[in-house]
Amino acid sequence: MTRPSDKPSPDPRHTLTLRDVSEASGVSEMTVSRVLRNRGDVSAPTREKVLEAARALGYVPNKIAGALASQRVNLVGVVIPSLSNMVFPEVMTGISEVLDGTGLQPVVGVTNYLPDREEAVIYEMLSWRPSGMIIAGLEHTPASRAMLARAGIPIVEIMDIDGDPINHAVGISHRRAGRQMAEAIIAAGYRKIAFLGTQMPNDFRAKKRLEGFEEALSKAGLKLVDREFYSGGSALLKGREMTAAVLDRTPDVDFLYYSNDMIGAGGLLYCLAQGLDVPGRIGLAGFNGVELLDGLPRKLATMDACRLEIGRKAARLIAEAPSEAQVEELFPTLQAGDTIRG
Amino acid sequence: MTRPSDKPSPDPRHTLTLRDVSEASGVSEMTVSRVLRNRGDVSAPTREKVLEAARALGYVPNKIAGALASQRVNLVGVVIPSLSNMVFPEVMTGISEVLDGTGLQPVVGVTNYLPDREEAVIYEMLSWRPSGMIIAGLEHTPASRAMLARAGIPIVEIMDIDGDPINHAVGISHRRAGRQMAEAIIAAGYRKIAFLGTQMPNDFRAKKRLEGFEEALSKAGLKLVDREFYSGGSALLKGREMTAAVLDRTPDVDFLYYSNDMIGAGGLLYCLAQGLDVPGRIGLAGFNGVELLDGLPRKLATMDACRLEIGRKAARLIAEAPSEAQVEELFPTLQAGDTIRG
DNA sequence: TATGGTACTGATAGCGCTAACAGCTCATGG
DNA sequence: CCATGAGCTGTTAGCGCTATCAGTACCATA
Repeated sequence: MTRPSDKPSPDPRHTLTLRDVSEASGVSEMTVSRVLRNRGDVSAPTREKVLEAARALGYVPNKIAGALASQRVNLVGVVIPSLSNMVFPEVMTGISEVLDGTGLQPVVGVTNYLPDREEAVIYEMLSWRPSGMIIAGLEHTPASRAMLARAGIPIVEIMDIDGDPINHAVGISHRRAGRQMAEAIIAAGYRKIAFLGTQMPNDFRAKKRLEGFEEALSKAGLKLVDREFYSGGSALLKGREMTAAVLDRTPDVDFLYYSNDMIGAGGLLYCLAQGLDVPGRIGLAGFNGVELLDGLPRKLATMDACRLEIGRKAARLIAEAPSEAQVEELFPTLQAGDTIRG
Repeated sequence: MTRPSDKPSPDPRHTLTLRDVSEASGVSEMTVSRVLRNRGDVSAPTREKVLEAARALGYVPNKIAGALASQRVNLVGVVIPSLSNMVFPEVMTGISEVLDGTGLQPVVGVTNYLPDREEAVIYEMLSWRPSGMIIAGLEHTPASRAMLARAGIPIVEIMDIDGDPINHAVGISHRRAGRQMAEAIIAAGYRKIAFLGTQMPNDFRAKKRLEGFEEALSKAGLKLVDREFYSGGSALLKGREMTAAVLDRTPDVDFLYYSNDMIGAGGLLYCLAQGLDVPGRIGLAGFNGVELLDGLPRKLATMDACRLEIGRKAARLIAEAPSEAQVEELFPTLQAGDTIRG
């Protein structure tokens, strides 16, 4: 499947440099540099000449050289565990939204919830000397923490505030979120409560939600009547399967708390298909407040994680670089939907 | 919400350079450089000394300087329209999978389906002199094409092959995919067929699918009995709404072809909730083969877009940089699911 | 012993750009 | 008439690293 083929570039010789533009337009490299960056005064005719020459040649500046010379890099590293669960893309949206107005540019790195991978990603990113770093979570390897702490740039840890930030932090308390959901469930009169979640030792936020959840249960003299974990595969499908398993194993269960909305949605579809009375016979709740839920036949109870706002605030911290370390706590709201009675 | 605050770094003075490591370990900068890059011969004791000094100091190399000096950058630009529709994250997975073994690193840029934005992203990326570029689609502004063509690096346009690639291309024929789906639908005996899709003038691939689809219809003497477009919002919800609208407006419609699985899933849920006989009274089909569908009560007919494989092949082209321009066509398989009768 | 190689280390010269400063020209005002 | 400064342009000196070449020491071979 090969085409006759022209090489990628009809390059006369080397790749273009400032010198080429400077020669083509008859001014010094410095003047070209000034024009191309809109910095300092350049007369209108000169500016025109330069711009035209640059355009004609198809010159693209070399930021590597520029960054080295100016000691300035307009990049912001963003380190997240995954792109495929709908929550981080929304955080990215918030970040881009704010950064767009500042000349800064996000660069994403994905860790797949692996601490060593995270360390490698952080190292790699720092080696490009970014203007700031945004990182999901508060749990990192000691080496990661050390690198970040001494990078001399603003660091924002996002999503979570239950812990000890390196520098800035923006997020919600997942422990509190879990507790709050448990309280709402108990208040609605449910007593036989099960938890269904991901089998991910490094999803600290899900873990904290569960901790908070159990804490509130035990304060009410209750404990989980069942729990079920999964890993990999289609979350929606897993939600169905896990729900089936729990209902089978613990037939008198009356509430299912899911660690995320996707498996919750699967569970909801399953319960409805089984003809179970939701929320009368059994209640359901998820976490995240993903948009997807709007399209379901019944609205799953959930808590939004303030993702957009977290992204925005984190980006703002990078852009403004306050000298004082800030911790911004956001407060998710419980959306009862149609799957908690009352 | 301000903490007592330590500044981000307890920096003694400047940020570390090779010179610091070289002084701390008593060898030349060059030797340190060799150790840190595993290049050339360095005696074991020297290597140890250097590594220890680097670790103790917390040295992180400056890739900017390194890249400038060596004229080599281990970055691959990846330009995609969106992160939020599940298809590109999977392409990214394929890319990372292959790149991981090569020392190359993907850098993602998002265009939101805006050609001007794409041009800006490409310019920005090229200014970092990456080792290659992977770009979704074959439609770009003339300036974009020109920049890419003369960048002198491997360029891979992905997803689509119905057009004229700049250099390499890996993808499927969306026109053919649309045609194929139409043929299957007609063969199953459906005759009153409607299309439901996104209102996005720059989603050329969806447009090509529709073109192929209509082409096959008209070859069978048919034409669409209705069409409905949406933009923004929860795709699942929009799917429900659009489906309701079409069923309302064109009650005798017997097939709904959706431009993506997400709205298709919404439509399916709606039809089931209405108690419609699927696929007897009405058939449905989407496009993409997203994992999500596995969790639905009934399996939506779809065609997978070979996303993982596209990512892999694109990355391989970048890594191997064949001098001949390659066009690799992949062939999606039709998954009839439970929503086309027959 | 001369010769050549191998293993290792260092000195030098940039990579392509920008910060900082040094000019030059011309208008203004004392 | 010169002093002053604004407006514009050029010169110089790196930014922190790596390619390249030039050693030095030591061993093996002829």
